[in-house]
Amino acid sequence: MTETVVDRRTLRREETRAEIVAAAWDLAREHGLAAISMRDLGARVGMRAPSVYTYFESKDAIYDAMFRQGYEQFLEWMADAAADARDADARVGVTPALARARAHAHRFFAFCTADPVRYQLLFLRTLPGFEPSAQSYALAVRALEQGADEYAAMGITDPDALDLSTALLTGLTSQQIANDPGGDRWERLLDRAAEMLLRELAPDLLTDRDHPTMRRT
Amino acid sequence: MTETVVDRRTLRREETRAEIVAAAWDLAREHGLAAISMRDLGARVGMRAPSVYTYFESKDAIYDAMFRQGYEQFLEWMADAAADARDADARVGVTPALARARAHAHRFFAFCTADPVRYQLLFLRTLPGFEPSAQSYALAVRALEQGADEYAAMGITDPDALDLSTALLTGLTSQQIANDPGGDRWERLLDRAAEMLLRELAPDLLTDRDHPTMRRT
DNA sequence: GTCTATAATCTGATAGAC
DNA sequence: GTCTATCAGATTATAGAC
Repeated sequence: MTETVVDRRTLRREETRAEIVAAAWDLAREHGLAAISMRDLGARVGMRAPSVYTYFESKDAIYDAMFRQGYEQFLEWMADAAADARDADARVGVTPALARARAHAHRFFAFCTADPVRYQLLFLRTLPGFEPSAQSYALAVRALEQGADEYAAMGITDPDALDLSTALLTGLTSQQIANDPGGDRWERLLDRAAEMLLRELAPDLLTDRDHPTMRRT
Repeated sequence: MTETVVDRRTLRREETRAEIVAAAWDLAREHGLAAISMRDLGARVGMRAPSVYTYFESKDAIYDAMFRQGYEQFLEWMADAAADARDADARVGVTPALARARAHAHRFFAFCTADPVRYQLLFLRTLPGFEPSAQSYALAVRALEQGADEYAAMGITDPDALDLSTALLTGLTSQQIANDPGGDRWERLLDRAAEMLLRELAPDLLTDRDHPTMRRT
């Protein structure tokens, strides 16, 4: 009986923690990532500032929870990219590898532009003084590994493939967010960028229609 | 006689303004762009906070002066890229266009990684609430036009050339600054990236050694 | 669990003496 | 031209009542 009570308490606590993190995202989107205050944050969830400290030991712990949640969302979101590629695969004149590369590019771009503040926290790392905990940072490493696996499954062995494509994709995203928010000036270039990348990394995947790039499905 | 006195005063004033802006850069590099305070800034130049307001009407005016100075430095720095290309041109197996594209990439990369805080202010625009004045923003526009002229001089007419290359170059730079500061993990990829870009935008410039790409020199 | 009260400190900006 | 003094807040975080 005592165990059940403890579990219910823990559950309730986790719910409130999640509520606080959600409110922190809202505030960050409204006023900027660095402009979150414990007062405002508390007010958003119907508390005063000191009560927030019952759930997070410091402001940095809240940023860390945001960082962690952001990468969890990223991992989940990118895992679905293969499905996109399957859908796009039916198009004429496009190899399975190109369809997959394009789908990947659009997936990544959509995730980033959907929430520029999240993009800033996860990929730009311009929040002064903040360093993610080892536990949260491990998620960022796993995201990178997931990208490497994706390339391996496509048959791309070039060791620079991941670094070159993250650079190009984050670059397109950054430019879109900073210089044409809400527009499509750089989004338009995604298909072309994906093709350029594939031509550089594995040109045979651009012509050979029977290459086993969908091994994972 | 009166005129001379006025000129000396104006000159002295401009010197102090420059001193304050230099101190602001120092503070930004040490504690982050958003963490500049008027008190600290004054202390750096041997003043109290209120005296700084004699030279700049607000904190935003100081950010604007930094933004402006950063783009002035950028314009000057990139104008010298043609000289780099001339030096690199002697290399075997490289067309003048490729030498030029590579030199441009390295120039841009060096400018950005030399001062990540400046890069953040000029290209990332993540300083919450800050908008450059029309006068300062005009410099940013001119920088972009200078890039467009560079491509035109190389004979590249593709209208997406500039957007695609700024995306790739800022991407490589961002990744280097955020994920491997002081290292060369993305710097190593610059030559390859420049070649990939040129192959996409004007493949003939990669093979035709007699193309008039050095028209400007 | 949440509160009030408060410590201790920081912030941008202004008034007015010298 | 620079200062002191100060306004009118803001900030993170803690102590202790309820």
